[in-house]
Amino acid sequence: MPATIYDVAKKAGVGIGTVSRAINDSPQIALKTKNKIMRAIKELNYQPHTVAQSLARKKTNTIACIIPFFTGYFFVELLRAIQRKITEYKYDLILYSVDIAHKKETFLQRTIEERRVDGVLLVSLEITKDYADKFTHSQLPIVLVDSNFTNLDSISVDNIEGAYLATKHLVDIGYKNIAMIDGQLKSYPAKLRLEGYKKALREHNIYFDENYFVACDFANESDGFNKQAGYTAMKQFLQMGDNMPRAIFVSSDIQAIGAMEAIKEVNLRIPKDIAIIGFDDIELAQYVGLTTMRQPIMEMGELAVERLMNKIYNQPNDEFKQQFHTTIVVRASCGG
Amino acid sequence: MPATIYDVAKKAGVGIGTVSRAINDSPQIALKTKNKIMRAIKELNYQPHTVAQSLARKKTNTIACIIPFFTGYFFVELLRAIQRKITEYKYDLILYSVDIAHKKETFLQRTIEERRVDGVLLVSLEITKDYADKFTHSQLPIVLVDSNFTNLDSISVDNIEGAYLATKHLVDIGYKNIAMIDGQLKSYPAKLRLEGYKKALREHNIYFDENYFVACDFANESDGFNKQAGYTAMKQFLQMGDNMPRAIFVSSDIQAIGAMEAIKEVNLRIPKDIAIIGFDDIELAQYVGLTTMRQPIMEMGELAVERLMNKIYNQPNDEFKQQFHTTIVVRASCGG
DNA sequence: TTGAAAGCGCTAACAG
DNA sequence: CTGTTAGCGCTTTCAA
Repeated sequence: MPATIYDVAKKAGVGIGTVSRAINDSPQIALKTKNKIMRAIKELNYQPHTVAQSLARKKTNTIACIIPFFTGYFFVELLRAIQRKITEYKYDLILYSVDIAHKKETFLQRTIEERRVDGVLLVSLEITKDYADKFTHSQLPIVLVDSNFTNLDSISVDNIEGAYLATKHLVDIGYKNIAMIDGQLKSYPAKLRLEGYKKALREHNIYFDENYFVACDFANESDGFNKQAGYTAMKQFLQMGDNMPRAIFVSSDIQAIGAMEAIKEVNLRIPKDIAIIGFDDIELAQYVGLTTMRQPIMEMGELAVERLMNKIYNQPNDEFKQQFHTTIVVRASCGG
Repeated sequence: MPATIYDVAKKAGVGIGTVSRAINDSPQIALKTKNKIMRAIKELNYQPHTVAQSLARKKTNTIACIIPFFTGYFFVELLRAIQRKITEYKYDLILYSVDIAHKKETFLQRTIEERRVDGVLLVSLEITKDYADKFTHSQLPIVLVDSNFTNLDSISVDNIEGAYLATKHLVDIGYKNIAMIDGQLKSYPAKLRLEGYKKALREHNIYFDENYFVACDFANESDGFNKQAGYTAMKQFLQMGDNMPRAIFVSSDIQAIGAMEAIKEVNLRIPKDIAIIGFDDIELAQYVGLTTMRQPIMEMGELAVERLMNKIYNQPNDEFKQQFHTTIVVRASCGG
């Protein structure tokens, strides 16, 4: 059995309260007694029991990260950034990975009920008003990453601007018939990217043609941001024959890759026959030569942790919304 | 303030012990009282406090997973499998991601000291004798995944066999001058793969030529299983001019991809000029047409969790070693 | 500065 | 079957 605070107290000939002060660097302790206690701790190889501390302090030094496992590289990179930053704060990370939609709710519910964590990071997942309220009610700090909701702190990328720039890039190269493949429109980023796309068209006096737009609403369970969805969407365009679009802004790289496969299947060439621009800059993008919009993933992850820690320690009551900018990464898929 | 067990007891007009029995599905309780209590719980929206439960039960329902973030797809896939399985057991997962070598030790130490977790999964990371002893001493269940150590449970892939088969594949196609690019030899899988490579050579009466072998020992900090290391290693071969090997077994896909880049830089063609076979079957492999050895990642992750749970609940004292087989995935990089 | 004692919220042994 | 009570191992008043 590992030593407890009582063992240390006895060995050092002091009360447990004093031992507690010693290990918590309380100023209310004489250096001499502290040293004596430290020696006893060494000898007994004592380590405070984290769970007991959590209970007494009402603080777990743990945060939860709820994150979908669809996203591949984006997710890995973000998690890495979060993990690194959190370690600096001496916090632990409980990972809840969502692969089925309803699990999200389960996990959200659990984080607020079980009081196992001091805060939560919700990544790339939409939150309902219901849960948003629950969080504000329960006082459990939460920050959304790559997502957004009224009154909740959020770190995201300027999706409108990103989509706008992507579309504009296609325009600048000389395309007129620019289509878009989007994620499911119930996804917030998907909505915003559509907006950016429309904005770019409008600005260049290009008529928004419904036939040139497909949201991957057929992808059940998921948010449509996956390869299969992109492939299927592209098939639709391909069936338009001569009227098929010659340039496409695809709302995520992984969809774009699916679309590219569909294009290759019918022996059309990229960018010669069809130009493609993606969004995310996942690792695969460089291997398939996909021009895309890069998100500053590291920065987003780190800022998210910093904000969450700030909320945990200082309970600020302002609202924190930060948008990062995307930058275009030009590769081969658009020619130009 | 959330309701406590006392609130429930008072409201239901019973003792807290009875409430505890009710929420823990004890058989020692009358259905009638249980119903009464359940009603009170509903009304008060009571949820047991996990941390308090952990302290009283001496059980946290949490495991730690210590895993390197180098590995890309392998890691994501494995984590996904682990996460899914663990949820079935109603356990939570604390993620410790190692990006700097010394962190591994820190995390290992913490898991045994802090008593925050009921068990640990150590993935793709070597453990020292020192720590192996600490674990057996502390009674904290641990299982190694994609790693191995005397007396510790482990789930891995048959690296020798995999490397053997990869090399043999090259032989079968008709190559004689087969080189190998390995990870750092201090890495256990790296050692085994070298062994498999040598075995295949021996069996086919091919002399092991030291000039045809490079372990990525120059990759400081990491284990050499990364793109840059593969690139650098390939450069060495390329400098051999006409004596350069025409077929290479690369110990990991990510290194193989680095090597392929080096090859393309000097305008040599794969597989025409140089054939490459990798190991892992990461997602990128299919995009670059890399022939490689696939590991059954899902199965490994699930089995690891099952074994760990078994250890937590039944403290078996047998030693568990399981090796999975690799299968070859033929793509374009070897011709043939 | 320090010790004693009262929690933190729950489980589990014990007595009835 | 159920209530009472003694922990689980620590933090934090409150006096001294």
